[in-house]
Amino acid sequence: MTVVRAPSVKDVARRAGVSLGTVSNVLNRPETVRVSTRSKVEQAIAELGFVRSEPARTLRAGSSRMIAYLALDLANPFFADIGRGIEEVARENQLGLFLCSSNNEEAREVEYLSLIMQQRLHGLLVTAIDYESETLHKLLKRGLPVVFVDRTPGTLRHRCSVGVDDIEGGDLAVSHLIDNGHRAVAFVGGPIAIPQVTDRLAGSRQAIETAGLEADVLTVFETTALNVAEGRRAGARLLGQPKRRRPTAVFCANDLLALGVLQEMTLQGISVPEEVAIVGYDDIEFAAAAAIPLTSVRQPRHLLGKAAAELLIEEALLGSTHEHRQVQYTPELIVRASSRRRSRRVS
Amino acid sequence: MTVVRAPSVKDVARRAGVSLGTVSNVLNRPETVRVSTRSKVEQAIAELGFVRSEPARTLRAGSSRMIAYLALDLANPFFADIGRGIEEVARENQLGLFLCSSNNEEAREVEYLSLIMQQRLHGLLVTAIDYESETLHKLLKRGLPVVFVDRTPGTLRHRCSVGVDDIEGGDLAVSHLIDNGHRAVAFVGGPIAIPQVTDRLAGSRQAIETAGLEADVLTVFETTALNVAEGRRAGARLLGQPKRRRPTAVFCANDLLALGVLQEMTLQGISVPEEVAIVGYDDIEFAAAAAIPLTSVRQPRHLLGKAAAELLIEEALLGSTHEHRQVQYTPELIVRASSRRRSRRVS
DNA sequence: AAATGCTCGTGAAATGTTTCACAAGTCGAC
DNA sequence: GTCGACTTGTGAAACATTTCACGAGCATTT
Repeated sequence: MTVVRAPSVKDVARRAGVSLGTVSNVLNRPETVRVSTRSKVEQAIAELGFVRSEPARTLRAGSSRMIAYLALDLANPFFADIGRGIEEVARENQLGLFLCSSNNEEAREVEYLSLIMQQRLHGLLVTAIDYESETLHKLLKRGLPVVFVDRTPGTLRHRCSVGVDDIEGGDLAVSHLIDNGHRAVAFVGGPIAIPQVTDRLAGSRQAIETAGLEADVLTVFETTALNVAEGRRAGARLLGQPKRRRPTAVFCANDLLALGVLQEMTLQGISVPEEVAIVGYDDIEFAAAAAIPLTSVRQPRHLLGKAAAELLIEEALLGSTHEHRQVQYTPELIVRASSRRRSRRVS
Repeated sequence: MTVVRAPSVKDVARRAGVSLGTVSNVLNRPETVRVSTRSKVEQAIAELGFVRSEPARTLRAGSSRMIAYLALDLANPFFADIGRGIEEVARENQLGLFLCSSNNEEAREVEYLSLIMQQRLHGLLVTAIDYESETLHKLLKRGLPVVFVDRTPGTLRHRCSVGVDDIEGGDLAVSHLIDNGHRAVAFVGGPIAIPQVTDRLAGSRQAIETAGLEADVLTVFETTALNVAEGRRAGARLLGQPKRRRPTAVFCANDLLALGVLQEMTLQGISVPEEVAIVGYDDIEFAAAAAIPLTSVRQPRHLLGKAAAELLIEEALLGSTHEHRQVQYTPELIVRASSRRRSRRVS
């Protein structure tokens, strides 16, 4: 298996007995070249197995036909689903999609951003950790079309973004628990500094206030990350509480945490939802698939991805006439067994 | 925010008052240029915010510093984890990683392969659907370094690949069930044509034979895909069996199926593992996190990714002197609650 | 038969980088 | 003060593509 230099337009031109410009015309404006010439060229292309060099096209054009989605963690199905939505739209628009995962590490995020800059990509969709990084701002200054996904950074609030109303989501979850008679609710999530966590917590408090209850109905258990292991730890901490102060319901800032809590409860022989009700957030596929199906706040993930990609394409095409827009979706509560009603109450 | 043309080496050279070649030297062979000149250039680079154009470098070099991983479905944590392993090695070797998901669609796979060819990538890691596609063979003929991940195609058996011994995995799972006294075992998986499914089924049969049991101990329930929904359907079909013929244990070809089966059992009030024991495959994070933690055959996913990437890099660096290798790992059975022992038996 | 207008095709220029043969400058040795 | 050796910097060429002004050839009109 010898390495063959990839044939170029020049090779095709020579073989077809035409000029190099004509080959380019066949490729880009086939209607401007006579049928007989065109087929000669097409045959030469087929015979040589010619494939256009994307780097050369990009160099010439100044920017590539690729966009990137830089996510926090592609192993989290939430982001993977957003990625699918993006991919769909990118495909429809003949754009390649470059998926990157920063794995929640700032260093990796910066590395990817600088890779994206080097690649002269056409646009960027990003859920970032650090919205103030020099690299990100350099990209923006260069005029790269950017759409922020799921997190809207304070100082860049005017730029294009898509998100879900997390305050509303938190409100939905906790209102549901209150309606079901719970008067001691735990909020599990963190780090609190993450905007989503802040908002979901704010929504929870709003629900309690609206119901005319005291603020101390809600106890906050902060975690260091939003994954299953942290959920398990939070569950253990929760069970460590003196029985009379132990919450009868838990609202988790995402489903991974909720699954962790659920697992810890099952392990410790606490029955769900009888002794402790659980509500998650994101409604990932595994939430419904849990043996005790999880009540969760569903985000239109796929739609989120599609909307973000469409926004990006609009920005990339319209250029300077483009007006930045913030698209906000409303979450939906999916009630399942993990928070089944325990007592009635006139609402 | 105006769009600024990205500065080039030429701009840097002008600003620093040196020739263009010198800038290139600073970038690529800093030790060959006098310190005073070097710092002038470095200052100019910083002032202009110069970023190398990767397309131009690629054009010049003939191939890019990027490799691709084309997976079957990145939303499946199994592949996402492999991706992480690959990413780690790629990063260590200063290579960019281009993640693609064919979503189990042949058309998408072909599209991505042709995108990869156009991009003049440095190498390809792939878990493909169609190993006989023209596009794939064109890539191979061009001499592109390729490593097959998790599935080794028949006709390309001599090429580099990494995988896990799926026959052994199937054997492990079913031997465990037999040891636990089960004498009516269901195999859930499909399409049977998928090599992994074939192998895991073969392993199951091997276990039964080794135990000296009749082949009809095993009933096969073929599915059309390896996801949760199909698992649920298989679970329902299973429960539709006349009671005396109903299997007391289920071995699923992957964890998604197993979670689906588990969910259907819980829904129908069948207790796991008392009435039906379940064993999955892959040991994804959600297997352990299920409310009834799932027994599963663990594959060293992360390691698989790392090994594949290392193989690819070796192939890319050594070129023609490289000898193709097939790396095979051994799976491990992780026993959890879903298959807890029901009766004893001297083994 | 000259002029006009059209259809097709041409070839040079430009994109940003790297490499490489070579030139210019410096220094020491004879 | 000339030669060689070494250090440092130069600039042209090459990579594959696209674009664009232009020219050749031909048919139609005057």
